[in-house]
Amino acid sequence: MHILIDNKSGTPIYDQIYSQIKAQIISGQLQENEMLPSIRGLAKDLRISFITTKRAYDELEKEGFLYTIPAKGCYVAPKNVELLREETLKKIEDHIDQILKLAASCNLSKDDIVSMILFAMEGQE
Amino acid sequence: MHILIDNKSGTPIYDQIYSQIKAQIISGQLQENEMLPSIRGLAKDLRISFITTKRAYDELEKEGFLYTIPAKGCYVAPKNVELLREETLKKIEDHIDQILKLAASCNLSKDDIVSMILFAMEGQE
DNA sequence: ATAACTGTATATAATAATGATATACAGTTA
DNA sequence: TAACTGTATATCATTATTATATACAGTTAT
Repeated sequence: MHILIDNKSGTPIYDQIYSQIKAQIISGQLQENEMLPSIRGLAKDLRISFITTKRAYDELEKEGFLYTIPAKGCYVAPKNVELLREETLKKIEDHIDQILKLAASCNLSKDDIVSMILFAMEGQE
Repeated sequence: MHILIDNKSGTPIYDQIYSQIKAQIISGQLQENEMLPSIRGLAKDLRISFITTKRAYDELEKEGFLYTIPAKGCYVAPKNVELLREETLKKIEDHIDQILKLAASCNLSKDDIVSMILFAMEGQE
């Protein structure tokens, strides 16, 4: 496991750990059911509190990227295509929300939006 | 002008003022170039500090919903429909591009996206 | 001119949210 | 039982948010 903490980056430590591990899981660099470094071990490496590594792991677990066996360790969760799909859908929904807000602010109708999207789709393919 | 402050709603006072005035401007209930209540007068009515009403007005001005003549008052901005619309459309298009990229990454069809949007629209209204 | 009104600018205070932590605990394993 | 796992609770510092007071400067009508 290779984690790099940039202290002068604005993003919090737990977030950097979270993102890097997540990326390694998604990319397959970390294999299914592979044991992750212990929260304490990793914390020691990074010279931070293990509470911070725990926070990163908690987040990853909440999103289904790892599972924990108490007193044993944390493991990479079997890859769940559905999970990735869910995440993507969530992002899309966020964009849609933004669009709807924008549309409301200048009184665009439903149809206007739908046709904008259809138009964009044709342009792409 | 009719503003209603709900103290036990979670949303901050300045935000409630901002939203309600904005809605009245967009709906046409407040007419172009109409003078808005002075920040002090409104504050007195609502029994809050005028700094709070000022904050709401500042936000509205930043977004182009009103203009201010110092020492005179605040007025409903002429609806610059064209400009606002162009800017908003550009933002919406950016979001659509993002959505299409995300959709492609998990093999979502056109129809899937359109129906997501329609669903979101229903949820909002 | 001056009283009564406009908006402005700067500084302050209370509260809430965020980020990171220590310490004490409980289960697992060699 | 020593050395390791993760857990739970409480704490602390920092930052962001919300609302405010006070002193200022321009406009307007008396």
